[in-house]
Amino acid sequence: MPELPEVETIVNRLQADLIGRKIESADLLWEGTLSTPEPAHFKKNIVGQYISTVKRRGKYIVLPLSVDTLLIHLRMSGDILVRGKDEPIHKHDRLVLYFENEHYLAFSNMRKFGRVWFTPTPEDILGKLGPEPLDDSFTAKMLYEKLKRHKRQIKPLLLDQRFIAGMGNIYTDEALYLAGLHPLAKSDLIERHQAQILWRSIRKVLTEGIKRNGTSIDWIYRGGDFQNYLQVYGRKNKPCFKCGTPIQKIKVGQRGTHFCPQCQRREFAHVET
DNA sequence: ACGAGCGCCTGTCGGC
DNA sequence: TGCCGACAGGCGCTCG
Repeated sequence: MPELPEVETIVNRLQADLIGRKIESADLLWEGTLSTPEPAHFKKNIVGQYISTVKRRGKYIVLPLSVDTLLIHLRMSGDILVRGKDEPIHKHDRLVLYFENEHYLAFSNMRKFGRVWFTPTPEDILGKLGPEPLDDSFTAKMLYEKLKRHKRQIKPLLLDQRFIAGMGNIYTDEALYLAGLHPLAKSDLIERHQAQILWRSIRKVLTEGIKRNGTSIDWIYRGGDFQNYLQVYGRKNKPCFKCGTPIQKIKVGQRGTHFCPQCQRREFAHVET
């Protein structure tokens, strides 16, 4: 479930609790959690390492340890909690790291989609990701040129982590609405000025999302309130804030997709009907 | 290269 | 009330 702003919020919140912590032991409660290495190797080698920093790359939480690096991807239903050792393990906890102090880290993951990598070479995984959309190095010109290199529907392209890192279903719908682009618009037909507006829209929704500490919907609440500022996501049949036309919900690339049929016109987007 | 379909999981919600 | 399908902030795979 979490996208870039939610992961950023989690990472910022975790820093105070995790930086400098030494791992005393690890409990793998569901083996499928670990992408690599084998559980025995993991448990043996992570003990004694300490957490040097807490970072984010795309939707990955990056924990560089004294020797190796721990990568955590929350996928749809993951969360990271730090609790006191007197607090019980929860039902959906899949991996637990006990620290030298009175706390432990729990990787909660109800749907078991989330994954953890313990590796000396995190770049093997992170290196496949596209640019960070909020970095200064990510420019409107770069976006335009990248769009030209593909002939793909714009929404699935923005969701492709090799194209840009961090966009998910909510913020993509919101960015396309802000940009006035139909989710099925073909990427190579998007003009320079439209790409410029899309670039600005992507940065705007992500920045606002971070400012609001992310979006809190469904059963997981992390204190974010960007759900109160959503323009299209979750607003099926409700009036568009700009023109009053009912927001439509369709499937694009297997994902629920919300847009305003008036403000995000197919004909402007070169979409065949 | 692209897009559709499906699998992976657990839980909730709406309709009948 | 109970059942059953649809759906959920993600991503990897196969197939045509």
